Amino acid sequence: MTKDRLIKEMILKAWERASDEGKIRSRPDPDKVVVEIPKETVQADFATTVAMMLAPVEGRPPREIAQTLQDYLQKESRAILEHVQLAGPGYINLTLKPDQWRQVLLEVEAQGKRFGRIEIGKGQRIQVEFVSANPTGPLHVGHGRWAAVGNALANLLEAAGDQVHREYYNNDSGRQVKLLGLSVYARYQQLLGHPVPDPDDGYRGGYVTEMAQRLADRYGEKFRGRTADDCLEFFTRHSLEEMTGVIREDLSSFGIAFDDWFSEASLYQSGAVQNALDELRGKDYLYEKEGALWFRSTHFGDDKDRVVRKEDGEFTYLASDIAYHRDKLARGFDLLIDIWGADHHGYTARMEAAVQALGYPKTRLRILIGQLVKLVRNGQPVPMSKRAGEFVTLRDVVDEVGKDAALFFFLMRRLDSPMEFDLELAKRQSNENPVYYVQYAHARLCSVGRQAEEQGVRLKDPEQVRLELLAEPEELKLMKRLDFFPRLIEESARALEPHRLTFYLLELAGILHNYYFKHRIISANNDLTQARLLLVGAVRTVMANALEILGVTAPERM
RNA sequence: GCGCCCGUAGCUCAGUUGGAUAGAGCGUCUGACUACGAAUCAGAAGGCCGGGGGUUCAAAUCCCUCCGGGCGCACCA
Repeated sequence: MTKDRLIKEMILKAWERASDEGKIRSRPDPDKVVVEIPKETVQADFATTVAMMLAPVEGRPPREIAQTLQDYLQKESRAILEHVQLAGPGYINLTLKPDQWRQVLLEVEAQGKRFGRIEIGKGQRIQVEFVSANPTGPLHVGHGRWAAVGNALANLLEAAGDQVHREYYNNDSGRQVKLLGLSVYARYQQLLGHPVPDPDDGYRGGYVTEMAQRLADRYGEKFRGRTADDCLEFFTRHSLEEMTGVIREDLSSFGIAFDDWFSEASLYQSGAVQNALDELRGKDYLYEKEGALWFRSTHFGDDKDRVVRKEDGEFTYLASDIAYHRDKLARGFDLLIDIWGADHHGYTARMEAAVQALGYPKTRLRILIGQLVKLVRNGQPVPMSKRAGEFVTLRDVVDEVGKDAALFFFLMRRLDSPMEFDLELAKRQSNENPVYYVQYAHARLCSVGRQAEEQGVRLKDPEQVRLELLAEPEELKLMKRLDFFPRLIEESARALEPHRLTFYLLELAGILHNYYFKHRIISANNDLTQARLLLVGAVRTVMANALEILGVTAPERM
């Protein structure tokens, strides 16, 4: 149990006693007992605002209530609490005895890789869908953000005890894909000296030429001069397969893996699209107008109704997306999380409408909108357009600054904060990027471990270690942060905000470096050495655990 | 014009879901290696939390309004 929970229970108990004895009228209410960690300028481990919350109900000044609670707390919990103080408008500040904090070292030691994981058994089944880029070109930098965040979020939810399924929705159907095939087809003909104009709005990136060249190398003039009608399907299928492979590889070298790659085309083949529309029609959420088929999304709060089948008989993207989400919902997940770029946020209302139209509560789907990545080079904006072929790929960035640095960079910002990615800065900073600050701390501790081994220090059974020797302020600070880790997991998971872990890591690394600089870990005093090795070993474990959630490696040397 | 997001130190960003005197990194200035890794540490300077109203014991945080920026507003995806 983390210490803040312990504190909360103590407060509730004190409240109950006070209430039993008529000193406080209202009965204990866990929701009113907020335990927070005060700012560093406040000399206390925890603070609670319960007295201020109670003041209006009790009709008494908050300090008076705080005084009452303080009396009971001091009476009941003398063994655990160093002191209880009143402050400001009605805070109750609590400080634990140091040996309370030292317990966390034994917990980390015992739980190892599992420390921080919450096993309170909420165990929801959650599906996270992210990246899901069109297979019409390599991933660009912006996709890197969704990849990093989606992956870290999935890991985080797993650490919080949920069962997570990661999925990539491959839009391998529809107009854009055909356009890709047409672009490659045209380029192929051009390469073989047969002038075919590029399609309007076609894809023009260098990768289009490369794909065409490879086809020319492999199939020679087999398709030269043939009409698009005749062989477009071949070009489309081929470039689709190749691009999908490239994307998989880009993600894989970025350290991102999915449990499933879901094909949009398969929804048409299996009849799932038709079935989904039939269901909506049966519920009277579809109607025909002006030759098109419309989804009555306004019924669920959307601005206007949306077309699912166009006048020309083709289905829109929404049709297959409804079928896709219907499939996901039918798989029985407790929660679906979609991570989308801000350029798609206008789409959320109709998707939420679809979920409801299919008979599920709106809350079953949670769409996280990520603000776009603005790419700059030396402060100058870099245009990113897939069709113009003028963009920096995720692969370029990963090759340039490294996977860990790129991941960490993407995870240093809140998802809804617009983000500027300066390529020159990322390159130049590659050696002073914050990620190295954290990794260095980890590597340093590994080095200490090696050093201890070389010097023949034999580690005792943790239960035998004299923890009371850990009394330096920096040591207590470290232990307090370690104790916080499970709570961090819980709060970050609940808020769906993995970026909090990066800030935690930076803070923990900072305290560690400071400690390391001030105090020797291995010394002539064997008892002290044992205690300190246990401490830094725990720090190392927690760092590794947090880094693993982020998908960043925890190197033993660098 | 309408909708969503953002506006916090020179720059890039946090801010424990409404709490105490608002924080960090980079950059700038000053210092610390004959010891476990200096990819490190210590100190200094730097703020009308975009402006204005409101809600209450308490607002960077919630509501309204204006200003500025991003993204949407397709029978594209």
